[in-house]
Amino acid sequence: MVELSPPQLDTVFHALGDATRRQMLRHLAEGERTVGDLAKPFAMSLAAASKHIKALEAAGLIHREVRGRTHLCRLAPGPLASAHRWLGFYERFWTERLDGLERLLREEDARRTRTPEGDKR
Amino acid sequence: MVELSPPQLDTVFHALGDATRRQMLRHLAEGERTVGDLAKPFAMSLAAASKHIKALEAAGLIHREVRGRTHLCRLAPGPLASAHRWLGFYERFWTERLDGLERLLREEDARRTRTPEGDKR
DNA sequence: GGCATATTCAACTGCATGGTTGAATTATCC
DNA sequence: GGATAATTCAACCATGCAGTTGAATATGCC
Repeated sequence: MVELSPPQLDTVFHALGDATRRQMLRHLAEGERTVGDLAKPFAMSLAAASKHIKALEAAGLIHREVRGRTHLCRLAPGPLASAHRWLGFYERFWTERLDGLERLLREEDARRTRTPEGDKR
Repeated sequence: MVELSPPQLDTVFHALGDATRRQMLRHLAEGERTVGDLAKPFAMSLAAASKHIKALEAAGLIHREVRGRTHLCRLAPGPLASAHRWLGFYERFWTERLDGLERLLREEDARRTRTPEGDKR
């Protein structure tokens, strides 16, 4: 919901830049999971998985509720929404592809002339 | 457009996990830029900026065209679109927030019963 | 209390990353 | 050809990260 600051975006995108952590998010999308549950699918120590979970938590991507001796994790969609909206800024570049800007650039390419809309240098 | 493999998503999200590189993408959204143009706003050596640009290039986020002794960079929106769609999978979690699943989870929280839809463990 | 379970902490290792500087490369200009 | 400009390369350094193992901390169970 809220606009994330650059350092927050750093940690969110960094957390997403690891297949293990993305897989954990997928599992959490099916429902809440304990640390042990999240670690099970991976061929790594529990301590290593715990670190991944802490990375997700630090990024605000999951919340943890300590229930007795188990820690229950669930998805926290806010930062995902922010990252999604951050990428949405560039949506015009792939929706206008091949009819708008992109074609202009390619034509410019062919002509080998100087930069057309890159005037704001 | 195309679905990115996990290693590709790794490099894309990793590239996005740095404020300098995200800023470079913002500049490229305004039009094509040379390596020197992209480096100018930052208080770092050209060599360092060059490495950032190579990271963006490796992730497929930009394309480079060597024109004489200058290298012209432009945005390549494909991987951004893929990352956007990857995040889109979780959209239901922030759109259904506070009326659907999220409320169920919170109610479950209050009742302190065992996991409701987390049956696929 | 005593034992097993769930999770983290601490210390260590190997490797990647982001930065530096100085030299090398390639192209343009005169 | 020689000087200048744009960019990369190579070597190096500090830091951070992902993984390990072994000990520590709680909690639950009998």
